Amino acid sequence: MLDIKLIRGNPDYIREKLKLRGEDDKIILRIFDIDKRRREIIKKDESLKELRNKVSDEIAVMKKNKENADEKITEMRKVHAKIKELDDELRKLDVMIDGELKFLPNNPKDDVPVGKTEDDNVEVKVWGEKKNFDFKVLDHLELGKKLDILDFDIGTKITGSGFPFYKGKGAILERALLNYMLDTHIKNKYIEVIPPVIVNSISMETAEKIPKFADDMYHIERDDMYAIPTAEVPLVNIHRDEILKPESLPIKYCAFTNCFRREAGSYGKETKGFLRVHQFNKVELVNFCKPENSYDELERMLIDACNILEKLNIHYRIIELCTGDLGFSASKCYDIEVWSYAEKKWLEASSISNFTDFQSRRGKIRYKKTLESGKTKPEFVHILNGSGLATSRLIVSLLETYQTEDGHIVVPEVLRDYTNFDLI
RNA sequence: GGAAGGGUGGGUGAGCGGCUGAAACCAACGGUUUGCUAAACCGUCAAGUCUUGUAAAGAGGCUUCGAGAGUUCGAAUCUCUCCCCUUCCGCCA
Repeated sequence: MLDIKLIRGNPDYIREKLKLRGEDDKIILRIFDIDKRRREIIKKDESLKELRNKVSDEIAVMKKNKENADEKITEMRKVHAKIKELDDELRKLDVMIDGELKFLPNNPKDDVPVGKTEDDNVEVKVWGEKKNFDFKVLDHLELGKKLDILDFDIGTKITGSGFPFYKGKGAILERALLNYMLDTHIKNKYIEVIPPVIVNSISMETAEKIPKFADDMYHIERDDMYAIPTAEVPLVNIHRDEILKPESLPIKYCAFTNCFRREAGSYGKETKGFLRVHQFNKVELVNFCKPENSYDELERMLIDACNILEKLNIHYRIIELCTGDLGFSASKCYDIEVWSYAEKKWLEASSISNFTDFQSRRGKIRYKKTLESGKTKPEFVHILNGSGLATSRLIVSLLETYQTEDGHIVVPEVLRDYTNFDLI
């Protein structure tokens, strides 16, 4: 969530940022209005409470002296009623303003390229080159079926469409990939964790996934819990309601989890095989850091993720998302896309974002900052997250990239210690 | 799932209607002492929010003792509901 004080003090600035995202800026006017009413009520309410506290103390003294305080007590009954009235009104306004804030996105950083759609995203870097195959390339479904390593029909039978099923060397390759990624991140000082994949609604709210994206989540109604769409959710919540020590920052976590997404409304769009699934595997990176370092940390995380692909020798590119394509919570975001030879297009395999203090404000995740005066004051940390990486799209690119003319897959060098075979 | 006990500041933990935003201890930070370290001693040490306001600052009010509702002039303290934790029993990987 954004800081209400920022909106109060710079409404036009926020409106500009909203327009850059292509969003309606009327929400700011509404928030501004509610906030104004809210503060008027607070003023009245608090001055009455001050009176109540004062007179209550007086009554205490009078009672101690065995004096009669009936008159004051009668008077305070009226004050009590009025306070209750104002409290109720205030609560309504609080709910209203929070309801608006929950749908207000983070501000794009000033240097984020301005644009409307993904067509306006900026290609930052292309790594490697496209291979020249002198035979007809097979897509990942054909390869998976031929080699009996992927079977979407079984997944459909067990659960439904979009639930992949890995088999034999396919399962081993997947496991190798995940282990290889985790081991690499650990070397880069990420702390590995295995978090719950079902979380409560507070965790979802802190991660700013609900209410905005509630429709895309698997929800267990009976317990009001959610299957995570990304490990970012549990990881971000590790330090909820904490004030961290400044010397502990940055704190970096990595985790492998299954991820679950309903992908509501996207049927018919890239539904083939692994291109869009309801359950997939991902190694996620989350970084808690001081605000002044967050954009440097973003670049580091980008490198950490890219390194994985380079060691795997996968042709990839980095794009920077434009203001119109930027995610709800992000102030700046890079996507890493891998090349699919069968689809003849780039596939998103990772998204690395600086969410600044957007989640930390909602989850009260702070650190003790030392001011110039030497005093300390809690300040919201910046939180970054990135996939490092999701295997679903990566496996598409990997299988296609490493296929041989006779329909086999050469295991990439760095994975062979994990797979114990070099050909599928 | 059944039974009992409990949720207080960074931690341990007292308080059980007004003198408690909260004792005491520990940790942390600053200082004195010291050749250095340690020890000892002194001091500081919750967050949020509103108003006012400064070059930085500051001043004042309000709120917060798991969450919510209630009783009361006044609630950490009494009542109700919910959530969570611990222990024991049952079931089970």
